[in-house]
Amino acid sequence: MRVTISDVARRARVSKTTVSRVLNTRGEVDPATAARVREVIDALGYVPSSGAVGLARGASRTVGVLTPSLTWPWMGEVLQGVADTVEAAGYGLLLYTCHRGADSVRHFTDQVSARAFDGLLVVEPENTLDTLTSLYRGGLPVVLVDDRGHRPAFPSVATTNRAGGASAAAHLSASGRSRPLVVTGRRDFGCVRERLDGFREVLPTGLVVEGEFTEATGRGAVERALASGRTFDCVFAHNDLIAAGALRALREAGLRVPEDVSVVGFDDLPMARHTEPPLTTVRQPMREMGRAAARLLLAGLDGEPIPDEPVVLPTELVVRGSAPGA
Amino acid sequence: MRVTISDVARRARVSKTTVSRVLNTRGEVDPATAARVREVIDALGYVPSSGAVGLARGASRTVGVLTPSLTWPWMGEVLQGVADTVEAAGYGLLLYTCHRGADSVRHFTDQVSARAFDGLLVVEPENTLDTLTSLYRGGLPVVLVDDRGHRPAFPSVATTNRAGGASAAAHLSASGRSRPLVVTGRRDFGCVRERLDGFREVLPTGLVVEGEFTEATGRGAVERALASGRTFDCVFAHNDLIAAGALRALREAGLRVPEDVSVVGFDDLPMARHTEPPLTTVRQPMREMGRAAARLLLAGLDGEPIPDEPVVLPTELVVRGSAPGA
DNA sequence: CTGAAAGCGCTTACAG
DNA sequence: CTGAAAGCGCTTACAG
Repeated sequence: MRVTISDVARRARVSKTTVSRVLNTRGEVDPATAARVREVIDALGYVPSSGAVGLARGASRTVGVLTPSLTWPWMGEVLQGVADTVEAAGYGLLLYTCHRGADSVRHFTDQVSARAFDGLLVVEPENTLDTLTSLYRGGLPVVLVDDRGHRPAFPSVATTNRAGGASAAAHLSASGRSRPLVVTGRRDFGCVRERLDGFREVLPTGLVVEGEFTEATGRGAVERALASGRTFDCVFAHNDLIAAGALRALREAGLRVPEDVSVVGFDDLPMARHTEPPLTTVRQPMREMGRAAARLLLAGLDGEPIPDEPVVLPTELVVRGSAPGA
Repeated sequence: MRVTISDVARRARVSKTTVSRVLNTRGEVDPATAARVREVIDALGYVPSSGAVGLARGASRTVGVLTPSLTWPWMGEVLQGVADTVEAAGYGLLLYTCHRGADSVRHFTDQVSARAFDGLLVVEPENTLDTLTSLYRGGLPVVLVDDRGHRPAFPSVATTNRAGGASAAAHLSASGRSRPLVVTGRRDFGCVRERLDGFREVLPTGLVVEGEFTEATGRGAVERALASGRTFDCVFAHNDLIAAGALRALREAGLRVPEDVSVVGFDDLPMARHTEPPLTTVRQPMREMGRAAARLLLAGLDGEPIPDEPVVLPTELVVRGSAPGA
């Protein structure tokens, strides 16, 4: 049925050892023999069983990816960056979700114990940071894609939240705005504090409202600010969903964007192009972060040391209609 | 280092065979022995090596998922449905992308030959349908999540495109619209023909423009229709991106939605809630399609026969501001 | 009910 | 440069 190394060995009239050697391109094989073996391999369409190789070598050439959810707006970007890098290196990619709660987590940790993968990439796993830390301490290579400012006790890839906040403020300031309404996500996220600090460094005045990373937060914050008579000439939303809610509330209040109030978001989700007007926003390089994390992990699996400080990638201000340039 | 079945056997003072038996809950073990073995397993935190089990059993309890891209707007929904189902069944999920072209495809087919997974789930793989068909004929269980109306020569999960088109027409008609502008994707997609047929069954008149599934197509189609003086009182866009483009072009032309022209899309992407006004659209149950496909495949791996005709899931009209009810 | 042995398909010292 | 043999960690007839 299945073509095995024995079939190849028999047909090429060499030992399995020799076949294995040409497979793994160890030098010590006679060129003629090697050529003959390679011919047989092609003729038979032989591909080594990944399971058997893994068992014999004690490594599966597979990377695990753990995420809380696959439906978050930017998750596809991260995963694509990871997948491109991992595949190009010839590794497999095992995907795990914490989506079904405790049951998912058990399934995942069992797979860790089962040695299903050699290293782990984690994207924002919420409440599992402790578990992950102990897995890392136990010897499992782990890298976190960290858009929340968790700063874990193991290698991670982050972005310049502080500079991103500052760039939003600088842009608004340059276009003559000076009374911002800042709508943040939860303050216990490191990224929220960083974005806020960066923003205030440039534009220290204005109103700050804390909420969730949701459209409802953006809408509610703007409605309440307007109702209470607070005046503001721009909104800095800590993500694009908040910004979308703000846009809607402004429109419903009869205010024009950007003439009366300009709006800047954070993330640059695909939907940022489709709001009315299109959203000026601080882009997080999610795909690049996925790529960088994968490269870090693969390097670690190759024996290179993984840096302990986070690898930090730059944000970029994307200017669209909701807050045009000066 | 690693706890193996031998460690458990030794400590429980039984043979590996017996340990294996309690692991796989074959009945023929003395209850007392079984209990003792289970205690040792817990005490040692033993989990069987998935690689070794796979090699011995000739099956990896892993499912492959092949997709062209992870960044398509509805891909996360499909994958989440797949992941939930696959994980709950205790299977692993290996993810492959055709994203890097021929190189990706080679990586993928090698993994097939390497027996890295027991069955394959495919999401819209564009040009690989022939390859997949021959893999299926060669004995690999394959199920396709088919939102494009490919109708492959192997099991698949589809949606009611025709009924979806009809429901859009019925909704528009009931709210008094009778002169539609229909903007479709490429006619060589089965889903496009089906959606169009369903729509015209109810609303046979109007203008039909073919294009791509992009915002630019929607925008251009509306601009051109307006420029040429064609009159229409509603737009049926074959997906939500086209609809978003149509909304923008209508707004820029000074037309009000839905007062002057109402708009219906297809898909119900997350962005459909964020357009201005929010988009009435025909929802495709992508997560349910992912779940159904996974269930089908897992049943097949369990030895149950997989039905050859596509499993068809219903669409649902989601009414929002761009085309309110009558 | 239980165990010794062979086998799954590879890799890797070891010896020549 | 090459091969016989042991081993990776399991499962599964087979025998008792």
